Amino acid sequence: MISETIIFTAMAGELSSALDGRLGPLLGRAHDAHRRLSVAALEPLELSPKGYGALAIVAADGPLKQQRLAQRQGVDRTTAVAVVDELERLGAVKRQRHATDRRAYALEVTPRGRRLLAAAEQAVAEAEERFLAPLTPGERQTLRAALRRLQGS
Amino acid sequence: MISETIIFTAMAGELSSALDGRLGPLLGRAHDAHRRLSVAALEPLELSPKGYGALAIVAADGPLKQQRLAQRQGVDRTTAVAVVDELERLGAVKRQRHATDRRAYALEVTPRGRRLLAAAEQAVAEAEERFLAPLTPGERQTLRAALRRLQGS
DNA sequence: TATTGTTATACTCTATAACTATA
DNA sequence: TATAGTTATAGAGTATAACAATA
Repeated sequence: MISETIIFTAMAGELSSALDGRLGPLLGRAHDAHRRLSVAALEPLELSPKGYGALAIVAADGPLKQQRLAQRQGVDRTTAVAVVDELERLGAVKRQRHATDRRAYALEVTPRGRRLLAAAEQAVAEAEERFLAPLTPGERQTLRAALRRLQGS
Repeated sequence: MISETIIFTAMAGELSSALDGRLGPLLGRAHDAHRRLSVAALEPLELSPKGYGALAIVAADGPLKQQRLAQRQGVDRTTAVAVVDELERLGAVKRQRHATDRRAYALEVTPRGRRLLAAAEQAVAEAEERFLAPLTPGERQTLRAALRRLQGS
């Protein structure tokens, strides 16, 4: 169990203040901290962060080819193999055959996958709540908005 | 040379909208994009992002032991070896012997290191300007403030 | 015995290359 | 010839374990 106060580093007090204002370390530490909390939150569900993302995509966009999933997640198609393996092992998605192309799959979320996704959403939301605790609702919104605008959406 | 419009992914249009609102991917992509720009900006100076950070720490906090540097950068002491190697090769820091502990170094920035640091600051600032282009000055400030508050400073 | 710097090693993550079966 | 999925392999990045020198 990780203490609430040690989200960002093992001992934040040791870190140099020389990097405090720099955007790179700020983004990196924030991402790492969020990732650690997400990994811990998803672990009881035997779901990796990448598996969680892939499940959300299949649930939203499926049925779709495995290669399409990889593109939409921004990873290589070889990386998608292990991710879909993970989801299939959990019974969250099915590798059904594509209707007209026998080389491809038609990935589909299962009812169990939908339940798992809902549980994962909740677990991550709770972890995110702790992550965002230092910010007011307004600040959280502006943070999200800024990050979204940085990627042009 | 990387096109200005392809900062975030090779083809952002391919990415699923299912992950758009999620904080994990937002932070991850922002960090990756910033990192890519920083790497490109520092490359002409033969400086890695990690070397850049270490140089800034030595310049601000030095002289200090190699292990202290590692702690203040948040990396293992074995990782610091290669980073200091890089800075020493560039003539940016000197591995002087510690006055009272002959096991340890007293890392110090050189005049050349200070000039390199200044050049690196400027190069990264220019890259950051492109990174932050979609945001107004006010939004940039609130983004920085939010990220800083997330790490408790 | 503990600590500093170092090296060798292993582990994680991800991509590239090569294979197969289809198209 | 090209593409979908797979496997084997390699590379980057970083940590753990073990070592010599020193405390």
